[in-house]
Amino acid sequence: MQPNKLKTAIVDDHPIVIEGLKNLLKNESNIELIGGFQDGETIMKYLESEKVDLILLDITLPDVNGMDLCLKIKKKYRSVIVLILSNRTERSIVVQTIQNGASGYLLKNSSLDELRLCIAEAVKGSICYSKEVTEILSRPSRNELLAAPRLTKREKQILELIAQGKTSQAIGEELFLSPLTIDTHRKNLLQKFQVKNVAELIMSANQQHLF
Amino acid sequence: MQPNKLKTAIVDDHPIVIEGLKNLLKNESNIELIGGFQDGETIMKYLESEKVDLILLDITLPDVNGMDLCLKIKKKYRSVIVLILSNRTERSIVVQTIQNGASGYLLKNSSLDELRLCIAEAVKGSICYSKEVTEILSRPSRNELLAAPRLTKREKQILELIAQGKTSQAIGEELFLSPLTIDTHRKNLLQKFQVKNVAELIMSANQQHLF
DNA sequence: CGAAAAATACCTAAAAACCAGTAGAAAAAA
DNA sequence: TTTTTTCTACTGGTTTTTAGGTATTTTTCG
Repeated sequence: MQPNKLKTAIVDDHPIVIEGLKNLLKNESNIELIGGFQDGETIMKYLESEKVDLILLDITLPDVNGMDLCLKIKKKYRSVIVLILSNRTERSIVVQTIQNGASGYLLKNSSLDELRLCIAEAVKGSICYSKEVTEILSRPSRNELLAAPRLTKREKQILELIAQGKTSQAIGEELFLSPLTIDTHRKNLLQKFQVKNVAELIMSANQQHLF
Repeated sequence: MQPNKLKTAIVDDHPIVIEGLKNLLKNESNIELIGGFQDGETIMKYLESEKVDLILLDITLPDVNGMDLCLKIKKKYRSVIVLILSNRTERSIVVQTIQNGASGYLLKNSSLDELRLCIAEAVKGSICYSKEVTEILSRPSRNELLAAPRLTKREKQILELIAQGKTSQAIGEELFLSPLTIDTHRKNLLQKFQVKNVAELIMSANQQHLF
């Protein structure tokens, strides 16, 4: 149906997975495999010069996290279709990647049929999940009921330092800011996460995979 | 060299990985692939009736954990060689699997050469790690430098409640204890984890997989 | 049983975090 | 270029945690 085959890239840090996927997809009539990439940097570099239609993207990568990479790709190359192929089953991760522009989310244990279907759906512009992912989405776990709050750059930075056990005083010195400012950010973080203190904050951030 | 090829089974919950491995190994002269298994139960069942020489085993499986499965296999079928092929990089996991009788540990991102080498070593009876695993074993990462402190029952309980954002006051009421007692436990927890405050405490506990 | 470990509870005092606001400047988005 | 968001900083007061102890009572285990 398509005039050209889908130029497809696989981004996964495991050569074995790349091998397996290549093998599974090599007989697909509408797919042209253009290569496997083991980290975020190499695929970004490749995208600068070459056209890609479809990216099968893992979440766990050595350099960047797949969620962020997805956003970065979609921001720069709007038309590229990104399908997440990961074994992370956390609801927050699924939701986040879709918000970041992914066209679907499959677990690595999904069948070739599911993969085929999702690619077809993605090309048509809709979003597609593998069966298990649909389940994950439908029954949110207690901890993840609250959507991950979107943090500003500063907030992320300060959250990180708080997690390192630093006091507002110390953070202020490190960032050349008043400790009072840090306190404000602290307050805002607590509010955004809807928690009462750092203990809960760090727990929540961990459950939301922010570290 | 061998009169017979090594009857090799792959145990991994990801069909894609199984595919990839099959592909990578199908041209090996000394290996006869007898199949892929997606969980612990199916391989155990298979072992009851069929002879297997080598098992490539993942740690993360749907039904049992690969470390335990390894022990179970080695207990029942002494002669089977088990090679772990996983992407879990925690030192404790590597050590545990070896103690459970595995003949080696490779990360999924290791090369075919490494895999080949490890299989050869394992057949000879020695234990073999992929390069990265050797590194993990030799210089334990920051998080794991401190052995997970062994906590008492009370401490675990209180840690849990602290993680829920409860104050010493609240915890005291909940457990019918003086808040001062909770403070003491708090202090002891900080000391055991060698941290300065709850933020670090919760981070550390998370990294040590205590939640 | 006796010793060690765990759990309990207290004191004092300082440090840090938390609460409830306000508000101007800078940066980003509409 | 407005408008909105983010970042900055403050006031003033309260609560909680942390740091340095000590000390008695239970449990647990050799």
